[in-house]
Amino acid sequence: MLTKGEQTRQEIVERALALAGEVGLEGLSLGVLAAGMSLSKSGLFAHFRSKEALQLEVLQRAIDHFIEDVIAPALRETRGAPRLRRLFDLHLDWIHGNGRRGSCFFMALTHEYDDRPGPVRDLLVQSQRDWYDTVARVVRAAVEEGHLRADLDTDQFAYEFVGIGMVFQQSAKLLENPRAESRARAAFEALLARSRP
Amino acid sequence: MLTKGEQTRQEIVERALALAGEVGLEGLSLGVLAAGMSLSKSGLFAHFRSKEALQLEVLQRAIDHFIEDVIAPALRETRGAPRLRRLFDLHLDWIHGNGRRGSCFFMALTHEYDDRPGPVRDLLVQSQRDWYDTVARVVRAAVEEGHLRADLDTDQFAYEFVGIGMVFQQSAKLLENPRAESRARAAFEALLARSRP
DNA sequence: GCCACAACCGACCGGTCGTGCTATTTTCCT
DNA sequence: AGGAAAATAGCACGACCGGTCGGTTGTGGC
Repeated sequence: MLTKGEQTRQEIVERALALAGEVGLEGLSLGVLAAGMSLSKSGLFAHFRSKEALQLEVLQRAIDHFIEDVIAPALRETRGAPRLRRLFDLHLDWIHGNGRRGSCFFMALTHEYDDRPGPVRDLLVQSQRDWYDTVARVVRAAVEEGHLRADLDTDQFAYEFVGIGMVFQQSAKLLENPRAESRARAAFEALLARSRP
Repeated sequence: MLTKGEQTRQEIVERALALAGEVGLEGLSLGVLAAGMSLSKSGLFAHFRSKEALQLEVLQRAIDHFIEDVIAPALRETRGAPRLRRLFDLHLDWIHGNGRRGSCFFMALTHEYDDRPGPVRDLLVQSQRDWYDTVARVVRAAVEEGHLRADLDTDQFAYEFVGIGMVFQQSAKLLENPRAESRARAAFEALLARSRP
């Protein structure tokens, strides 16, 4: 069974994840976090021996959510082009739908930690590399299924795939461009078109 | 002539711009900034009546630099495809070369302010829309010169152009991928190829 | 029912933050 | 040279930061 403390701990991480979506991982404040729940700052702090430990758990939680909401459902789709399409759709959903306010966690952290070394950055880097690799692997499967060109550079495909997601986010969230999504889909279709046999 | 105070003010903004590249506009600290120069915190503060005023000036300065380093030199290139290529090259230089540490200022701010309303965000949004428009305008000129398809969706081109820059940044700066630049160029060449008559 | 321990509280630490207020120095114009 | 104006320093403020510590409360196993 779930012990009381463990349950509280989970709630803290979940709440911290939501808060970090608005202020970043570095901007997380133990005091604000504790006040948001009904907890004293020290009571909350006791669950993690440092702020960094909390940050790491929050990031890991975000990774878990991403796998659960984006990667896992895509992998249940038919291997090949359909799975690749589904991965792109879920990717867009994640970016745009994720909590309404605050954007894709990982892109925000990219700029928060690209010049801030440490364990948090290390975990972030690993997770992003895994993401590029996952996309490339799905693309490779589509090649093997004959849906895409045999000589396709799958890493290049993944690179451009990720880029479309990024510009979609800025265009949709910051610039509030109503055509952001249709442009992202058009870009993806063009990428697919030139990758076909 | 430049009055003493005005000169100091300029130096403050310039130094603040460098600092903000590492910690963001919100993370700017007047104390740290004043200590970095030889100035008291209050002496520095007196130049701007609020932190937000300083942030706005810093952002405007970044915009000026971007225009000076990227847009203006590109506009001196031959109209059409050459100018477009030059704009892309300068864009990559800006992202990668900009001070080594800290990445493209505007992308970092995108995530810092996409859920933080206020004058700083407003200025940022306007500058980014101007950037998309500038790219689209250069593309349109290339169409008129006959270098690109007459029925090309120039805004779509600009959208994908910006996206390539974004993934280049993450790939190069955060993930330290040595192939980041060649992948960005390959993506741009593919975009050009499918836009030609 | 008792005890050990996990969970939590509240006060507090040294430090930094942005921002006022009042002197004092420096610069500039006549 | 002198006096007005601009520039800067000194200082204090209230708020908040991450983190510590000793003590209190609640829970689970026996």
